[in-house]
Amino acid sequence: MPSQGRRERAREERRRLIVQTARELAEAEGWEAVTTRRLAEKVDYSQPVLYSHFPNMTAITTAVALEGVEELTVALGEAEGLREVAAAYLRFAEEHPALYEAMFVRRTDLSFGSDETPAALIAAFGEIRQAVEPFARDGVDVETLTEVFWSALHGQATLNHTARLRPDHLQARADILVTLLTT
Amino acid sequence: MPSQGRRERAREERRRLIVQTARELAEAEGWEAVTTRRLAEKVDYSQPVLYSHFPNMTAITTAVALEGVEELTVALGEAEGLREVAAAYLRFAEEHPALYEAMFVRRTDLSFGSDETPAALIAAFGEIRQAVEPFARDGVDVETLTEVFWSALHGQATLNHTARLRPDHLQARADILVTLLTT
DNA sequence: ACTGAATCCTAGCATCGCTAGACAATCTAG
DNA sequence: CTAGATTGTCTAGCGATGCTAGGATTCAGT
Repeated sequence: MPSQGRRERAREERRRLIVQTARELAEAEGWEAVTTRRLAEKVDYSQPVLYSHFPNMTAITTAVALEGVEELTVALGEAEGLREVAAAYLRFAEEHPALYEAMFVRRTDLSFGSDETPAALIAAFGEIRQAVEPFARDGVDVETLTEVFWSALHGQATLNHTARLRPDHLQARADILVTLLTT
Repeated sequence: MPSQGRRERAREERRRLIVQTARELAEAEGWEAVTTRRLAEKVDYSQPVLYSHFPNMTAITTAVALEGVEELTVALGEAEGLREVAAAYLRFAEEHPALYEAMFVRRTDLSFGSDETPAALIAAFGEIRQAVEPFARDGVDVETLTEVFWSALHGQATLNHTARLRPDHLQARADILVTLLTT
């Protein structure tokens, strides 16, 4: 069945088109602009086509989020040491605000604590953990310390983005956080 | 004009009724359940009445958020020392998730960095700052350090709530954060 | 060429935030 | 005490939203 393969390939490609378009639309105009109608119009199909690929709208944002997690993992992997990891994390959140929002702020179908947690998500956490490990003191669990560090980064990322912290001092905040852990 | 006062009082009371009902509805069923229709039905008025008190729906959530900030300030004020402040903050977020979401996650009309920043918001930040101050090292700006600490708390609060961190270890994470600052 | 399956669209449902316009209640002035 | 103006409130409706049913169209295998 040669056409079987072609069909599946076409489906796969169209799925990617949908996800990518959703992402672009979100980064250009925010997630509230990503509606089924606008998205369908942009990919030049009707709305029901979206539903032949995804069960609902949030599944689309979940797909976008997953893409983001993979890219974040790469970005963190290229960073050396805790300071660079922190910088890379915050830079990623700042450069891709809509993506970051899908990953860690909006409600998605991404499972975090369970067996179905995507490998990409575990990998990203592993990158942070690796950077944190050398600074684990005495009897402190590395896993927990990593959660603390990640939470602190996440807090800065979200509060920065929603204009709840002073825009300057952005770098200073990152520095202080790293210093707290490393000294 | 005696009736003038009575009318205003009635208006004021109804406004409070709207805000309180919105808050209850949000805490009971989440903010997505707080629609103009459901809210109007609950307060036993028609939708346009809401708009005679608030310009739009987000203004209602802003009013709820402001209430929350005031209550948070009280809760933090009763806490002594950094450890208790952290505990009080995280407890507040956990016990009033919808309220917390309105305050620091959802988009509202609350202004954070400007001259129109509500006094309650400044007061809440001041409570945290007061607890952080004794632990400001060397040349570190207290204001910035407070932002770092608040961000870290906020990160834990939100990631806890959205089930992105291990539910046990909740206390351990708070402890580690405080220890990082105080040693 | 024919049949069955896969694909896609039009049209529509219930619900959303928000508003215009009509009606009723209340207050002010003579 | 009544006439007119003001205020309060509702019904009805607009343009959107996410999502789905049903029929038309295209394609695959025989």
